[in-house]
Amino acid sequence: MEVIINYKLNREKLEKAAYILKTVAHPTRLAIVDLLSMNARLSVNDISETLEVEQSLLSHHLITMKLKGILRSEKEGQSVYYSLKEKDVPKLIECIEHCDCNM
Amino acid sequence: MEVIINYKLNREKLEKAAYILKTVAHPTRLAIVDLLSMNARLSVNDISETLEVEQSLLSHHLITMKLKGILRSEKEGQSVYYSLKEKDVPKLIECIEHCDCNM
DNA sequence: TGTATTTATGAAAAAGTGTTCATATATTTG
DNA sequence: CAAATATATGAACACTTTTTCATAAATACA
Repeated sequence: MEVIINYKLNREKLEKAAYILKTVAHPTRLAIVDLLSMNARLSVNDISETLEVEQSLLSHHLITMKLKGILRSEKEGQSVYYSLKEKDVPKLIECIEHCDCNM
Repeated sequence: MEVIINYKLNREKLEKAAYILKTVAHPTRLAIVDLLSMNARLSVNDISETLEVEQSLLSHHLITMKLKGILRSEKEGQSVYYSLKEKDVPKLIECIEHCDCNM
């Protein structure tokens, strides 16, 4: 007996989605998204102090997120300001806040 | 000059969110969510054939997802049927489909 | 009972990620 | 120019995740 199975997403879309989700699926990186969803732009230093994350580590995270298209950055004097490029990303957090998974 | 910075999520919430996102942030696991969002329940074999994923690997994925509270399973005869436990999870895919990130 | 089918398990190998540290680069200021 | 400040970079390491493979366990069926 054969079962008819429905699905909507092709391999390519799934890979793109997983790629973006992976980029965000980390407490610090989620915190960055959260922070930037409420503050239009912040310097590396602002973020580092607020989240209490060491400068170099934070820089690595920010650059990864920029590379993957989630953030943008603009240099101004000594500082570099990061902001959310992808507005839909904070919605992920909202989606998940309702979930009731095992932890 | 001090900047006032707003944020909404505490460490605990961020960690929970990252945990759930990580569980889903994989092409095969996203495909499983997609599939089960359109088909109330499917056996391991159904999923394995549809996604063309080797049985043992799929089993590992399914068990992980169940363990983390995203799927449930029920045994019937030789088969084990999996279904979505966490209804909000497919929304993540939708959120992301609108994104225009770099790939 | 023996065989086929379906799913789970566990160990090992392979691949990927996160973190740290030392240092480089760029900019501002005295 | 020298010193201070802000950010980036790259290599090395530790750690986690993913995949593979061989095999076990449970059920169904001849």
